[in-house]
Amino acid sequence: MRSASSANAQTEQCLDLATAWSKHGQPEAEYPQSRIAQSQATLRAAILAVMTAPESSPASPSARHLTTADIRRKFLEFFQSKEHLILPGHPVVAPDPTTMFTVAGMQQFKPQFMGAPAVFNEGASKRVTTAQKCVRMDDIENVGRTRRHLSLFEMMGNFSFGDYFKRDTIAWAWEFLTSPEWMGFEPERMYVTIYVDDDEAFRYWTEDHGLPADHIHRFGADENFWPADAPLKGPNGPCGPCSEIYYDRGPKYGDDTWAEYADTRESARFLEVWNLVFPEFDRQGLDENGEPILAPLPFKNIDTGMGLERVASVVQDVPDFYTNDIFAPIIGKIAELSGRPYEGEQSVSHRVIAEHARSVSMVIADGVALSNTGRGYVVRKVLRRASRHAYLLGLNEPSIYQLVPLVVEKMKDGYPELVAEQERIQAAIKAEEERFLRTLEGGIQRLSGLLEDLGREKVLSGEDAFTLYDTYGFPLDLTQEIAAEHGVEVDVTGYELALERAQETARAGSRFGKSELFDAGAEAVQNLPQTEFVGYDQLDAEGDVLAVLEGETAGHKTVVLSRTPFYAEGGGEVGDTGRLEWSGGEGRVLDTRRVGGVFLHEVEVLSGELSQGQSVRGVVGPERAAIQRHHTATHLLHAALRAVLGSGVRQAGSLVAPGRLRFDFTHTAALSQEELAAVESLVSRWVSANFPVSWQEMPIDEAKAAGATALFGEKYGDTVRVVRVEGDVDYSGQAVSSMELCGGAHVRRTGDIGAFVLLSDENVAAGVRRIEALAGEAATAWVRERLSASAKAAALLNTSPESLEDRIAGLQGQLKASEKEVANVKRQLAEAQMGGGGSADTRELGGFQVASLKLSGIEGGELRGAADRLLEQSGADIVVIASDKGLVVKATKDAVAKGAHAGQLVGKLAAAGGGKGGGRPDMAQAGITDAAGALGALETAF
RNA sequence: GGGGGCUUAGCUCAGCGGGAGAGCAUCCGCUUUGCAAGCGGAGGGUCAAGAGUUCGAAUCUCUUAGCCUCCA
Repeated sequence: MRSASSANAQTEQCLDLATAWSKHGQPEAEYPQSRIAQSQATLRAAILAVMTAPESSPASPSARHLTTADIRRKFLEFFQSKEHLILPGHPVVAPDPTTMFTVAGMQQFKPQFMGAPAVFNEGASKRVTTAQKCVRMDDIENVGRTRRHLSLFEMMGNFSFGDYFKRDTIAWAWEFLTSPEWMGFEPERMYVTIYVDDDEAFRYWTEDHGLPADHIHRFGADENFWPADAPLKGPNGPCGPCSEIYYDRGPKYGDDTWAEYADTRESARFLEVWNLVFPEFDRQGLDENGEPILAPLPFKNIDTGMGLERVASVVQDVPDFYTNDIFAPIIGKIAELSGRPYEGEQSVSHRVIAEHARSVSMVIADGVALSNTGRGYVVRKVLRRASRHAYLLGLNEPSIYQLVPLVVEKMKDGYPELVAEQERIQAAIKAEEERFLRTLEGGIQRLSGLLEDLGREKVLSGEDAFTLYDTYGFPLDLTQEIAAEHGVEVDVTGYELALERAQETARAGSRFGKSELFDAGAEAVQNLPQTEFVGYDQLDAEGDVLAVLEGETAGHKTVVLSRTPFYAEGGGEVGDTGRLEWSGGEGRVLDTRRVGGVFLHEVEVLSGELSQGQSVRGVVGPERAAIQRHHTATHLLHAALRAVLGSGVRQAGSLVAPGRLRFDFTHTAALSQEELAAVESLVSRWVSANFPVSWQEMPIDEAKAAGATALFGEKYGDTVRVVRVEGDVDYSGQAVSSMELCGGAHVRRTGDIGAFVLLSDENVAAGVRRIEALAGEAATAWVRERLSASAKAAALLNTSPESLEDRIAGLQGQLKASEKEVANVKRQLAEAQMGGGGSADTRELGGFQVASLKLSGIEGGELRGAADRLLEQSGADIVVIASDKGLVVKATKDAVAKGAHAGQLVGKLAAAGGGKGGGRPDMAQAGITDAAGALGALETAF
């Protein structure tokens, strides 16, 4: 618990660096116009400087011509020269479930900060350095509107796991920033903040580096402590002071002074570029006087974060991130595509599009698929915000995807994986842009309908505006803009009320749905030892009963054994079933689940008693063999999909059961028949080649280094099991190479799978497809069933299965022709009975000429047709046609005008004819059973 | 996980208890030596699937599926 919460606080601390300018609740000022003109000029100068790159520019530090990529590289090189191990940053998909995305440089090192050995794929080292892409998408409304909110930013970090401490990290930060060999910042422009009583840091800054005392400011625990306010408020655990480094960008960025900054903590001139955190205490609560107890930590860590974009803006002397070497060209491209220059109010849109295009590309590259839920939804929202701004710039065709090559070009130095993913990123963004533009179009149509209905009212209700947003995805600001064009205002207060209400119901709704049923059992099981699982090799094993609990359904028991051959549900594979035997009794195992490392067997006791301490024999049932076939088949399917569709395929979930397998994976388009056939035959070939399947346990780092496929968002322990299928098919050259982290049960050789058949490919979410398939007996049984079904169908139609298609098409044609003919015949029958209208009985009733006619064997539609013809032929005002199935009354327009009402008439007649009915004044019908009775009531009905 | 909406002709959609429609597209005539031509006509539908309510359901209710959308 302690580790998670303090880690979380750490995370927030790092985020604060990125948003320091707004952390005190003061929203940042909107973009000042004068600064934009200035920034354009500076932008050109910066780009020019980058391109011509003189060895040393007189007006600036020697580092001024560095690109962002240069700075990133130099940072890593610098710390490598200080004996740090360069590690790759973690994907933006968070390494732990406490956050949705990776939000801090240290996040992947939480285990090391908690004492785990500092051993990585790249080697063992207590000093590491990384470039970490961090994603923060929960507060995107400010991105583009302010100087330096970004939804994706890069944290350069150097970390010590119980190695060097405060003095070294201060010295290195100073050297990297001020040495002309590295960043070359002028020392007289450097300022730092320290924790109020951190005299040690003060000494290092002043004595080691000659920083004047008036360039150092002391802040309290709210500002210069990690986690913020930890001494008084907790949490307990590792904590410590921190020191932030600022750079004075000079009076052209504002007239404020450092003293003013210390007071208001708001400044455009003084830019925080680096935060050094010194966790040196173990908080152990408060003493009797309410003072915090801060014991020294046995080993001290260092955790730092240098904001790459911030340092780059200092180095390049640009007023904000958007004029740096990464964003400037992207913004230029947006101006080019839209034909709208980067100036004035609309420049917000350029910034939003550029920033979001970069962050969304990076996130998609790390395997996040745009979707309607969770992480995928957050990314989609960000992309839609960009799309909306593109629309505001007059881009009403997909265009953001065209920025991707630029993003890749600018970022690939630090993140080479982008290159291989470029096409996939573009496809995903383009598809989403198309969808959004369709949504906008529909919304515009709907909105203009609403505006028309408004008439002379000048306010569109908040309800309507909210429905547009909530149901049709049409954003409020566009609603306002279009309404304004019609001189209509939008009731924003009403909109916000409706939004709040909707959020409330969504929250309330999602609170349920957790299975609380099982929690009681989980507690009882918590203190039991881990179950020894032997089921990979043995299907029959002895164990002792450690606990017997009430089962999930009445009469069943939940049994915990010391040792078991039963596999517990996990990794998509269902739990094992089978038998338990003991002296004096036996039971059926219906399901096996696990809580942590404790296996729970759901048992139906057939005879005898089960009690704690008893020795029992577990025998796994025959379903296991079928499960193993399906599980290995799933791995082959995964490999085949990647072979046929490309490496864009990533597993997104799976189910392995004795009777079938289901595999979800990321892919944007439906699979063609050819692709399905290719995948199926590839798997079949690998099956018949009878490759060996092997598995072994190894440290997770080793497995990842070997290239084993791990699942996104899945948590693995230190030791993992790797299942491998490798081999080459002699006659086709189609090699299989499958290596997955997997705890499931598998067959020994691929040949054991037997048969393999793909059943279906369907869409489960945007960008995710699902394949169902069968292996072994389930597959052959399915094929047999299909064959016999088509044989039976063919027999019914007196044809062969091969010509079923033609035969059915032929019959359909015949059926349609027959239906038409029947309709014709019925019409003729009605006409014959009408005898050209002559057989109708016409009389005057209630001032109308009323023609009535009794037909037999005619119903519904034909009665109406007959009534039409009778109305024409007889020249009557009202016609009544009845059969023993129905009744139709029609009246001419004139008759209706004079007060005739077919609907009322039919009600009375139907009642007399044993039925009910109704209709319009000019036409009405009823279902009746007695035609004579209905017609007999004609006189009295008027 | 929860809320809202949609599904009708090849396409875009209207209709929302009482005869399945429009525009575009297709085909056939006529007119016209021309740019999205004009006029007349025809073909094309399991109104997503299933159950229910009703004398009667595209229309109301429920279930299911697919899609869109907002939220967690």
